[in-house]
Amino acid sequence: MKQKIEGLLLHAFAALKTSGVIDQSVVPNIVVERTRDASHGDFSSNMALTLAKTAKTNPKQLAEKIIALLPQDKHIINVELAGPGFINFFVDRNAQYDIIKRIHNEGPGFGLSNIGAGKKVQVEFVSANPTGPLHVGHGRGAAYGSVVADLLEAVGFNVHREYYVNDAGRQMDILATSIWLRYLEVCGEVLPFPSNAYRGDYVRDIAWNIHNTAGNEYRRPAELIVENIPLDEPQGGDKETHIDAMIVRAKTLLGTSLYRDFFQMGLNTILEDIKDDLEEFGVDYQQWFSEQQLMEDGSVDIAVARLRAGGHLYEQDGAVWFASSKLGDEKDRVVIRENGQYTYFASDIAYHMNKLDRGFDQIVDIWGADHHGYVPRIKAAITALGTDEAKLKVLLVQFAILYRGDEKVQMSTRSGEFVTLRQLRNEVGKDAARFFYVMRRSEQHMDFDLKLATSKSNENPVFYVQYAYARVCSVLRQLDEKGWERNLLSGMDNRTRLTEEHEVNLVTILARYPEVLERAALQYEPHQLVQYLRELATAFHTYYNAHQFLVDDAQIRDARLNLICAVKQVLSNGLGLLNITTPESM
RNA sequence: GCGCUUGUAGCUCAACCGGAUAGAGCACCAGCCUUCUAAGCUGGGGGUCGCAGGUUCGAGUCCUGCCAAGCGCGCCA
Repeated sequence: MKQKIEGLLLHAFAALKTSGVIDQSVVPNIVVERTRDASHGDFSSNMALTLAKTAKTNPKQLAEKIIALLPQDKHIINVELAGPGFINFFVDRNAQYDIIKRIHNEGPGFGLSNIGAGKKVQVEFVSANPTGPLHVGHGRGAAYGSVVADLLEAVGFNVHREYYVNDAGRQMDILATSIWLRYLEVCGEVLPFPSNAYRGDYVRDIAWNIHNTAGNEYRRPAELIVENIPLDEPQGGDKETHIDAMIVRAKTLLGTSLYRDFFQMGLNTILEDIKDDLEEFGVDYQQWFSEQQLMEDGSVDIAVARLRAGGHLYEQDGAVWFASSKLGDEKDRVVIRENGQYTYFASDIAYHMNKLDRGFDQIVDIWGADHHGYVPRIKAAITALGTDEAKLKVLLVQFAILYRGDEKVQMSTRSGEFVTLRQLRNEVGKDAARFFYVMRRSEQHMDFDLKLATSKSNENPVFYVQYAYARVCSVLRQLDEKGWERNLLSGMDNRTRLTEEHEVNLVTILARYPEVLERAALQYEPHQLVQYLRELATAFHTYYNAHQFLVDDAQIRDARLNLICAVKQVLSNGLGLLNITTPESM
């Protein structure tokens, strides 16, 4: 309907041009919106207001001319000029009821579209370091990313979901060393645990497992380990140099091969845990991309060589710098350190080069908001690699600030004091967790009150939407119990008898669903879908309380059943996209 | 100090490329269960859209300045 009206306006616009009211060079900018107020009709356009200036007339006069030039359409029963120059369209109510039929025919496919035209989009999200279990901060990125991906797929994009595994680098060495030190404690060695090491219980668990299978094979005496190691911070030293020395000590005492065992055990155990966790959270990936792989197959070398060939690199103070400040970054960045090692940034350039080489039409990176300062340098790298940086869209997700009632929950991966995503899921369930996470705009700081989310009360909005679905199911069960049959065809034939205000309202809300999906997807805003589902549920609950569905008049009854089944279908489609269950009874 | 993000009802948040009277939920007050599940519904109070300018037919939305909060500003990842 919206497109139809846009077409009519476009027609009028062309006529305005030929009659000379508007200059030939003016580009049409036709905007048709659904009205907020029913007295403004069903659709509205501000075309006359926006064009008044270029047409050098006042908006009202222009609007009159446009209305006069509009072609007839059997579904448009009235066109009005209103306010400062709005053109309001009133649509034939009977035509609107067709949506009920359409929803029934299209079923789970209702709302899907092909705006994406099969374009390849890569969505990378979560990508947390495999140095510990996912915490509730990662949960928001996981929920948000997976829904963004699903929405894009729903509107016709070819979506590739990916997790970048940072399985190389210093953090992993700290993990491996942490595990080894815990293992030595299990063996009975007495030695201090570095303040900068990973302290979580999961580190101990991995150490225990290694000891169970390998016994004392990796045991080394404590004296050798602490010998000549620079002091840790609590003893007045520097925690970074201390932990780095411990890593080197672990490597020398164990040798490359045995050290590797700890590294791999840590990585494998934690990565498996993350994979299980995400799967149980309803988050799927097409690919887990390894940073190590990138280092080993020479991709980083190639990426750096390409930057060098493009004249984007220079040497200074013994390091190799990328001149990113010429491409919008605030300063230049090191890609190869003085010690000859690549920086994390270098492998990230290689990773993005790899993404570009795989031929995606659009790349979407979803990061925690604390990484926002990283955006300009990655964009600069993409430009330097010869690609339009608009190909990369970086979406930032603000951290959820955790509360228990009024008390703020402090979190730190290193100290091991954090609430894991798994704990959250166990406490509130997958559905509530997902719903909460995507309920807000992603850039919005979010307060996540564990007390509130864990209380299974009606304050939890997910129940409200699910309950609407369950109620429809309940009505259908009642229908059976009364021994009545639902006559689908009769219901369709009588759909125009749904003249109650609540019914008309519900029909227009249902008709909006495809538009909501499209906008939510193209703007990467899942919360729009959530808002919509809440609105639909409200309209349904209101209707439910105002009118009886299972009435004696079979024609009305069937028409109403068809309407609420359409509601059920749209709730199912929408909740399905959010990967939230639709219980038939609650 | 510089940069990014945010600032809307007591609290948590919406508001479609700038559109018509800024909307929900929670909390609060008053009502609705012999009728399809009361995890529901109806009504009510509650707002200088952080502050001050500007742009225009029109600004919560765009621009400038200021205030406040969060984050970032490594040869860490």
